[in-house]
Amino acid sequence: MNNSRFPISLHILTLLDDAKGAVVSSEYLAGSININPVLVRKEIMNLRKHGFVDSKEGKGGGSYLAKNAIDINLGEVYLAVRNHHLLGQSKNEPNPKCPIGRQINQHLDTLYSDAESALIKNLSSQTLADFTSKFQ
Amino acid sequence: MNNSRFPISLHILTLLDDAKGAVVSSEYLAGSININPVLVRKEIMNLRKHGFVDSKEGKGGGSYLAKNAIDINLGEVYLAVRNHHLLGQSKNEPNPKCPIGRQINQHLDTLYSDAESALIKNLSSQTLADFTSKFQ
DNA sequence: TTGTACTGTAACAAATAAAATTACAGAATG
DNA sequence: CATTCTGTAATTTTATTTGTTACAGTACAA
Repeated sequence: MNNSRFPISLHILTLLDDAKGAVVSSEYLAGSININPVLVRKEIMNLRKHGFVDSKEGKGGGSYLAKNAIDINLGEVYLAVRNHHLLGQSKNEPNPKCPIGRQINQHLDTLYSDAESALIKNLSSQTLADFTSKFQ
Repeated sequence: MNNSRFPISLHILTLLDDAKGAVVSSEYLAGSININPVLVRKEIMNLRKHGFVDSKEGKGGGSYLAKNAIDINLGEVYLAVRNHHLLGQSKNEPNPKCPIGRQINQHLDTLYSDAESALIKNLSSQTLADFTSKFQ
């Protein structure tokens, strides 16, 4: 159920912030996170698509933050990586002949978006810079 | 990543509330949710462990709410079924030789518990009775 | 007291999803 | 033009989730 894209992306962003603008290779990032470099590059592709990072190809290439860490909040990062419903969703369609089953998905949807809004609001109160400053 | 225990449990509780105290079989519940009865029984085992439902074995048996729907809030239900970290956790240990990797898990943990508290607070504002009342 | 309809639970199989690996084209550098 | 990177696809491996089968035990009711 659960994938680890959020912690991976945040780990990447933290390392890039720590690099203070220097270009960092996917191999180095993968080494700190302890995952495969190709997976890092896939996450970076997504982070780039959302404007958080930029990359430089070729020899001496790598990635770097595309905006100031103070202008990236963790709610945006969450939104950039989320793919599932936060509280899980059965892929099976409930029975449409059952009066409860027929309606439950729509009610779960509103429940989920309310709950997710509360989560995002909380995450948004913290910037990448706030997060990175905790490391010494 | 993502499992569907929360929607399944909430679906079960909704059906039981709707049954107004009558005993409901796992087969009936499974039919509405459109999943396997054994999976329903496993979820019920957990709901029973947390005091939300009770079951009656043998012929004519099944499950029923153990407390009033007004006394069950959705935050408690979430807590009863949660098993992973909300925002995902890489099972791989980050590199302990990296100053960021070495510390990131502890910082993610506090980030997660704050965010999860916000989510639970939101969910707790709604009772099972509130949720069920949306169905007509 | 026996058949029937349930739950409880374990063991296993199948399906799905996530992650790792391999491979290689293309870009930038010296 | 060799080297060191990224970008990306294809494939394999591994892990997780879900479904299935099986059967003992419990309660009811004829």
